[in-house]
Amino acid sequence: MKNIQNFPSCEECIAKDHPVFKDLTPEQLDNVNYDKACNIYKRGMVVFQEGHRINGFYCVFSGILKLYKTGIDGKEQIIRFAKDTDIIGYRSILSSELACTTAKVIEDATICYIPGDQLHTLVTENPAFAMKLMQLTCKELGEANNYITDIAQKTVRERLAEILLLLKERFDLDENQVLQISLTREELANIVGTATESVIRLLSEFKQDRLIELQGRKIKILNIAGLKKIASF
Amino acid sequence: MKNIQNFPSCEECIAKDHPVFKDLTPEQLDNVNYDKACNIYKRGMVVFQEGHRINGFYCVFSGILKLYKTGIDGKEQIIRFAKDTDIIGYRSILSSELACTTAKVIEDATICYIPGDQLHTLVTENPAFAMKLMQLTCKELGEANNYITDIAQKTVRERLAEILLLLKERFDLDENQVLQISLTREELANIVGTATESVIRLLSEFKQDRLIELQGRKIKILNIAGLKKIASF
DNA sequence: CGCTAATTTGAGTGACTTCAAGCACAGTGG
DNA sequence: CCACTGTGCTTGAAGTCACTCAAATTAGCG
Repeated sequence: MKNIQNFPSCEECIAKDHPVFKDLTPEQLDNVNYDKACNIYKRGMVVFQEGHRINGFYCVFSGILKLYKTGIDGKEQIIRFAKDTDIIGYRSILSSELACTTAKVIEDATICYIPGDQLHTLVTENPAFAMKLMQLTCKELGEANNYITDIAQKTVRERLAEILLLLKERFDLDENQVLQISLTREELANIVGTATESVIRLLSEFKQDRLIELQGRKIKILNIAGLKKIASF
Repeated sequence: MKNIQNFPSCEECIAKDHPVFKDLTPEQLDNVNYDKACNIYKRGMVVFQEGHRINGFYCVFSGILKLYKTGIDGKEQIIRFAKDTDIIGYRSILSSELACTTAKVIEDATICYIPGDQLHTLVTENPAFAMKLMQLTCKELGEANNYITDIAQKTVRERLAEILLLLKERFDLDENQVLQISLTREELANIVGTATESVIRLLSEFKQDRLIELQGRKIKILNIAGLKKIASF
């Protein structure tokens, strides 16, 4: 075993019904487990950077990352988030391109690195795995296409309401209906594709309309139906 | 042979260095060739519709289609185009979801339909094919992510210039520098994500600035560097 | 050390500007 | 003749700028 520290074993991820790895044979899983290198990343750390070469992919064990592209004059556009059992960076290895996004930690994370040739081997040797991976890519592609349509046709107000609902789906609410992901106003703006000030103004409108409650970065969702209506979802 | 008419054989597509089919064994290709059903589609015809179930995928032999999603109040958002050797609809079979876009012909097309189980068989039996298909999906995903960033951050003017350049890459220019795809102003607007009037105004601005020339739907590209500058490409 | 002081960072507000959408209408050409 | 193109005008949504305030970090110093 390479990782002598108490780093996670792949079995722990499988136990969570891992979307792509659960189809591996015990032997294949062993190989991955042996080859992988785990690391702890603190908030703000960059796992990989847009435009750089990456030779493997990453499997998130815990924590949350944002994946973003840097547009003109350095403005971030957040493409998606990754949390436990998500894999990131696999796109670049498959198409042997440079990373097209930057992955930055927004909640302290434990992440395993798996060399790229493992991925190639698995795709060739395990059709079920290949299928799952392909389905994952297709799902992401479908979501991306949806978002293109939204961003092109909906107003900032509609999009912000929609993003709040999507974040709720992906990160859930706690027992007090508080969104279980903490983002700055600027980060919210970088998802929605707008200015920070606009997000601030719209959030307080939503608050006034009793759709949400705000205390710092905690967002409490009060009226899901109301948000859905605004998002025309 | 099922198709008694003079419909294209798969070999003709292979001859064009088909992006995913070229990795098939002769036997596999034979199977596809036998199972496929070809059809001629006229401009305006719909190959498949958003929200409908499709049980196979389509391989474009000739012609051009637009793939679009229908947003709120029926406004089209064109996601991509398909031309010869492109395959469409494969996403829905892989993830066994309903079609998430509508495919409509904009230039008379010959299109082959291949049943979905063929795709499953090929992915499982031919790792090289699986790999190619995955790379194709990844490429599309990368482009989608780029477009999200653009549409979220760039002005309509910048995006229109960029789209003209992208169309030039994809459909080439003829000997007179005329773009080899003919779109209505509305269709252009539905790619860029703006109003038809805005496209009209901006196109005539571009014309005034000697970047392009217009004669009906024919767009002649005069100054590529200039367009690149506007698109901040 | 511990306790301010100083600096940074993020949230929030108001005034102003501008881009682009929407509407109405006039050509025009296949 | 109808769908498409083109133009002028108006309005509104959202971006930008300039600033305040609060909280959180870091530095400074007795």
